[in-house]
Amino acid sequence: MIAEVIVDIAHSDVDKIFDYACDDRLQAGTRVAVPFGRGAATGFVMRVKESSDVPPEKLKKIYRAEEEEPALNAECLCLAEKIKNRYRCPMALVLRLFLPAEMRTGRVGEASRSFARLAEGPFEISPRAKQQLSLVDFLRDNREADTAFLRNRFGGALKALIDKGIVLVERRRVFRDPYRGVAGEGTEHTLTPAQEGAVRTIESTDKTVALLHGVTGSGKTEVYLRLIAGQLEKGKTAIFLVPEISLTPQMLSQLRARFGSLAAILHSGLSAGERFDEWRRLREGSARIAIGARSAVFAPVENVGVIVIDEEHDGSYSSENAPRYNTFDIALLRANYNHCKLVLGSATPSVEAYKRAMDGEFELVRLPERINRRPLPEVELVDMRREVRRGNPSPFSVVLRERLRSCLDSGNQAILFLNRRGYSQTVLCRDCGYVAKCEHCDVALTYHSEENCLKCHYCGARYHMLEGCPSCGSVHIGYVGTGTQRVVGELKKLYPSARILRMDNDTTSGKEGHYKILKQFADRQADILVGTQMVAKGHDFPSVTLVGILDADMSLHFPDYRSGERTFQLVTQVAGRSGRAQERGEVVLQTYEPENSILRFAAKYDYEGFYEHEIAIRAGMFPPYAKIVRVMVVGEDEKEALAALREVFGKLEAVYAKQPEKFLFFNKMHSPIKRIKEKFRYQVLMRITDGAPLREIYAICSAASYKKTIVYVEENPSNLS
DNA sequence: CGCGCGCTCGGG
DNA sequence: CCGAGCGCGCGA
Repeated sequence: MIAEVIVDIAHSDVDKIFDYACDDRLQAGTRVAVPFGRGAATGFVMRVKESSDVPPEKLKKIYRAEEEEPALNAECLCLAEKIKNRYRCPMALVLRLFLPAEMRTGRVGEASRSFARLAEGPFEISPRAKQQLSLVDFLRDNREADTAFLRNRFGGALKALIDKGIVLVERRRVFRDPYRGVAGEGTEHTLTPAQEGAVRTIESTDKTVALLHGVTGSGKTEVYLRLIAGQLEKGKTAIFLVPEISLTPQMLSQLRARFGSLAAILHSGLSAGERFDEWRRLREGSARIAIGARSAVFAPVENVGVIVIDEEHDGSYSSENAPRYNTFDIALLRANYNHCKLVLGSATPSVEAYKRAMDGEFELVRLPERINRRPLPEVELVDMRREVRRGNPSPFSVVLRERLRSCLDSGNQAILFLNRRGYSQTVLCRDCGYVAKCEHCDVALTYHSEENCLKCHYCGARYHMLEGCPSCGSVHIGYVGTGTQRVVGELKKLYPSARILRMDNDTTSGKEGHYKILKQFADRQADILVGTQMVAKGHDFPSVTLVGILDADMSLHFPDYRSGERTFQLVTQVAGRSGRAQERGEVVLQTYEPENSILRFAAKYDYEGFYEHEIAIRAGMFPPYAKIVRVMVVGEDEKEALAALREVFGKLEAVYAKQPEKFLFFNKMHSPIKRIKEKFRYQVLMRITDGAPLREIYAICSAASYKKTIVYVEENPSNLS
């Protein structure tokens, strides 16, 4: 027999089928070791066939299969073809998506442990050997136990009993379980009539995709869990995707408590061994729910009954390295393959998803009310221009200060949101206007008061704080734009007895960094939490009754077609942190532009109003009406990068020239940030309509190969820096 | 004339 | 990706 093999080398030069001789037991999807060039390589069997066009003297034999059962099933192979066809990247890169990284590197294998059990009696033990007697009793009660545990508990008695043949030991393969011993707290809730209705609608619609639009606190999660449980009962499997940041220990242990070992968790916080074993449990079918961030959309489950994408609008669903897939696209492929439902959930759906629902392509399901009909917190828009006119230069308006005072006095907690870390956005010379910039990037530096230094937020470089202006020698150095550190400083002055926690990239180092701060705040070890957008995500703090959004304009004026959408989402999400328990929450929204429509819609929780406003702005120009395609050309060597840009642009121009009517915009330019981490950045920016030759654009960029310059394509990029 | 490096090509 | 093969440039 002949195996068609893709070697696991991510390069377009070897991105083709190589035929090898194999025995007839080899199945498609198996990883194999093969002779390649003058050495060996691992590869994937894509297909097994009878004969080959390759001359027999060239044909070599596969060394061996890496596993008994194919690592990739039929669905994976089918999906891989489609993904490759869409993104035009090397097949090896696509196939890697379906495997845990540790499987490829081979650094992790199966784990095994020794288990002890009693031999068939009868046997005699001296009544004086107390430890041995109690060990035997223990094994009578438990049938078997881990030898490490027994040794720990009964000491030398174990060895003595093994030597006498009373206890038998057997070594067995085990799964490393990241959530072993999780306490059950995931009680099943009875659904409200609204939730029941949502479940029924989603289950009965003939549309593949359902968009569940539910306000914060409306109980979307319970709807997902019910849908998943329904499919499990039918013997099917499920995929539950959440944004990376939502994979908190509480959330995971809740799911684990609810579904037990049927749930497998795939995420970066696990050890290599744990991740590998969770993957294997899914592959073997002993686990049937895959839970994880975007990469879990590739989970090795078969016979999928439902796929859920929670917080559908979240930016983390787009991959940042090749292939730059969009999780929704992959999930839709899988839903079609498995003839199952794909459920998107959000309190603030992306404009794109909502339009598809409005157009009737997706089933729209609403949960317009919070559970128990608890009202959403009232949002007060505060005009910061008036504060300035009144002579208040602080980051807090008078209203916010009053609210904070009464919130603290009544023993409640507050969250202040500001999307900028550090002390001040930048430092500048008040006399000549000099701004400190990074040596490696084309960006201004941010002042950090704790370390008294300047940091680059793009490459992480640190610089000494300016003593004076390097340009004119003036000593009048000014701080422009408030960051979280400054907010904490000001708060300490205003409320000396309040306990304040800060949560931003600087305080959340390490894997559990986020979680630790959130837990401290939840345990009421602090009164005020100051943070960047990471405070926005769905944490439930019952004692929080006040949320302050210090500078809503910041994200509003981000130069990007999605700034309005993102601002609406951010404000809604942060506001949703307030008043989750008995007391009604309040939100103070500070802005220099209180008449701004986006903020007004956000303040009223008027998603539909926001949507109508936004879709009108985008009509004919931006997504979802047109697609923005950005080809990035990034390289350290400015000359080479420019040459690459010219070459790629030339090829793209030829594509453009064939059908100019499909392109609304087409031009090459500097990236808004010309240089990051020593690398020069150029781009070809396009706005294209349906039917534009996107595949060709991908093909041109994948074929581009330079020494030190990379070329890649972004579709509707979330950040245009 | 010899070899070193850079480019191109093949790998089944 | 990685190694093999080959061409041309330079030095004694």
